[in-house]
Amino acid sequence: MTTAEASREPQQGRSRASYERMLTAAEKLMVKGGNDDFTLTEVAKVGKVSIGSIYLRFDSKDDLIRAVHARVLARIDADQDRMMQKIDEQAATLEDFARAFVDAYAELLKSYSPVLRPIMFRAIYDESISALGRDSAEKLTRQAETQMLRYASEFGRPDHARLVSNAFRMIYYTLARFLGLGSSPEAAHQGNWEEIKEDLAIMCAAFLRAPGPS
Amino acid sequence: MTTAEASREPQQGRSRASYERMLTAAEKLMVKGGNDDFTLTEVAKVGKVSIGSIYLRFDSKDDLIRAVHARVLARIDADQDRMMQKIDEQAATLEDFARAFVDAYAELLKSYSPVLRPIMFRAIYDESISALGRDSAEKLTRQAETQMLRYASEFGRPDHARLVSNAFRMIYYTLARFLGLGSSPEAAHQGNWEEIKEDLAIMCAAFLRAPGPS
Amino acid sequence: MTTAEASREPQQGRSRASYERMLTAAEKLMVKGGNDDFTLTEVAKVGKVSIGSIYLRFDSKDDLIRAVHARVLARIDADQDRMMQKIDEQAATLEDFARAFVDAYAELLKSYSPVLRPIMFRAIYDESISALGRDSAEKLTRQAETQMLRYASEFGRPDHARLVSNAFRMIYYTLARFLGLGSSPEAAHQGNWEEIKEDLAIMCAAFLRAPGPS
Amino acid sequence: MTTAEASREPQQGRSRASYERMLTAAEKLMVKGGNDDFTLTEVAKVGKVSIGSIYLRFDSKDDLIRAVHARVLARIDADQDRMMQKIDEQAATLEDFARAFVDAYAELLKSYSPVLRPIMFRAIYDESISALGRDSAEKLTRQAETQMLRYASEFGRPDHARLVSNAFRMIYYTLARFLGLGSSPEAAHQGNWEEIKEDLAIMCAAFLRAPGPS
DNA sequence: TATGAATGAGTATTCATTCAT
DNA sequence: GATGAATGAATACTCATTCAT
Repeated sequence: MTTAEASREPQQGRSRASYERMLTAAEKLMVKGGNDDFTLTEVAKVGKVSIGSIYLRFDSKDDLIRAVHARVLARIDADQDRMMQKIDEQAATLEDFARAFVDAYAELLKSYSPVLRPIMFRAIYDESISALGRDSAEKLTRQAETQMLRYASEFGRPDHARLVSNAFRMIYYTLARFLGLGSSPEAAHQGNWEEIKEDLAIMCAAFLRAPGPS
Repeated sequence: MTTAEASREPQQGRSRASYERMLTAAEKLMVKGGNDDFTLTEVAKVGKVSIGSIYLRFDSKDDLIRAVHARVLARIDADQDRMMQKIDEQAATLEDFARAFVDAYAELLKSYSPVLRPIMFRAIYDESISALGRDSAEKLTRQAETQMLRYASEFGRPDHARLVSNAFRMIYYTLARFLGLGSSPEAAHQGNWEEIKEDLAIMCAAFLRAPGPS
Repeated sequence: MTTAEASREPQQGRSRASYERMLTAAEKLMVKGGNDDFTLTEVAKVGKVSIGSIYLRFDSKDDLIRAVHARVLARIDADQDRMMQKIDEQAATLEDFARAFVDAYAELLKSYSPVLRPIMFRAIYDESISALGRDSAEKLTRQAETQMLRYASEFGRPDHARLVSNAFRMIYYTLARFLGLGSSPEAAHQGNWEEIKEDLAIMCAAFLRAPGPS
Repeated sequence: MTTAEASREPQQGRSRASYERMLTAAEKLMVKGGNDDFTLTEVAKVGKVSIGSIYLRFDSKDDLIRAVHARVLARIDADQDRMMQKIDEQAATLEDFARAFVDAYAELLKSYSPVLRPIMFRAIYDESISALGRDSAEKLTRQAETQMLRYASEFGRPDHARLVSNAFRMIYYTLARFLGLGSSPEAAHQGNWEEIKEDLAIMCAAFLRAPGPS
């Protein structure tokens, strides 16, 4: 649905199939190169589509890119929902929740990091993309908030919305940055990955529990 | 010194002056455009240097960009040193230190954010740049570590190096991300800036104090 | 009939109607843009016809354009007939006739100038179009000749056909050019329009009366 | 000088030479095709210049075209001056002058018609071109006026400026149109060329002499 | 007949890099 | 050393035409 905003998305049949091939080809090329610097000729070749067909669905290369982004973010969104549901059933204490949440979210981000990198790359200067990312993050913040509030009595400070929002931000930014730096994040950072996750969980609980500056 | 790695840096006289003008012009254009999309023709014009001269010093446009990055990071490095020295003299408690450190570092990053954005932008896919950034961060981590270790007795867990390193990482990544998102971060995020800084300080102290998972 | 030359013109029913819509849509677009730079996709949309249908009737875009031209010229032709008939009833002297003819023809051309401009535009390099235009002009010449010959006794030189033909040419070319130059001829030349008409009438009579070079 | 308006015209040496080759190549291609539909790749090949070089001198293909136009019109202008001077020395009577002027101007236009056709083609919708053409015509009108005024005592009507201006217009438009119609004007109209010139001269004198409508 | 999705050749423009002076 | 004119490969986008349904 969000995908449709920037494109003329055919609903069925052959058209639909070639439309999918375009998006998939573009996504593949984005992952491969780590950025948006693919050419439409490449998309045409990889997706077995003609250049004209691409322009039949998208007004510009930028539109195509945005559609890929939207599709990926929709996928992530769905995964986030599933993730939160699963955590909901498990967590017992604030510490448990923090650990479960950080771990699940970290792995989710990691699994998406190859696609996410070129997206975040562009988000830096394309407001419409960063807005999408923000929406996604905000939704997750609200979901996390709902669950964290079950432990609200243990929070050290009054403004719960702010606490949850900033806790989430620190987790998200740290993980994103960790995964996003360098071109082969796995190789470079693998060693500390488990430690970072553990420490983020500890940080999260400790931060929420921390009393304000006296 | 790091600058010299990717260039033939003249040590004195007229050559030196035009070399400086190249770097300054390129930096100015990077800040202006928020990315690397300037042309060498522009650099030549702004820096009052011939294109040929640029290629006399640098093997490619990429080399020039890397040199600019290195020069900026060197400047930040020096500022970081000054910053750490000043904090050293003030801080009394762990909480004091955390607050002072986060605030000073946040403002330092913010003041450099216009130059830092295009650098971080490129660091996403240019390993040699992200390595430079890592060096700078690691040095700061060591400096912070030295100082934080004065409060080591209050730490909640044994592996102090890891604690300090990850605390710093969370602070740096969160701030960097906060400043880097969108094209006019000030306008977009100004509202939460003071809150973020405060919460990062609280988080930092709480994290260092937090006992490990029992 | 001339229209049929370049097309497969259906004679009746639904086909006929969509055929008309094509021509009308194309003409509308030609007038709107002042040239032939419309796309067949636009014609299809405006005329509520499929692109395939267009190619069912015309071999190429050029054929469609030529058919539009022919249809317009046919319309002009009919108007010319009506015009000449009306003049026939009024004119008393050669001067009267010249004035009446120039004025009527000038206004006729002016009223058609929006459609005529793109046609003349193309006639410059498309021989088949300029031929059509010539046919139309020649027919009018013959009509004018028939009427002018009533004043033949007042002509200054013997070759009446040549006289009439060239008088008409000067009138037609001057008016056409006057209307065709610039993109908003009305605005640009309005001021002299009445003067030009008056002078053309004077010129016409004077030219026909003029004795040959002695 | 007018050429320089739309271009960066080098003043000497090799640059100047390749600049000339660009203009000459473009002009050649314009004459060949009868319009502006040449490609820059063709210009590069014919003019033995790189595409980049073209963009070093001109901001766009349109600028190149305008420069060609300006150069041609400058050439015509010079020829017009020479032509008027020659006529000045010869003409004795109004009829003599008219004949001499029409003949000389007709031949001048005819000799330039291959280049003029694509220029007039574009003048239809490019105001900046039609303005150039108007300037050229107006200058000629003034020159003709100066000379015709020697016969002013023979004019049939008072507003001499208008008389001369409209006489010139009729001559110019008729000749231009005569030469401009069709793609091979020589072949098509050769037969009537001498007659048209003769009749235009007769028309001119007769028109200037004609008394106003009584 | 009628449709309109698919095709892909064709073109203006940019810009890092080279090299003759 | 220094210059900056010249190069040309590379790329987004258009649109007449085709053809499977």
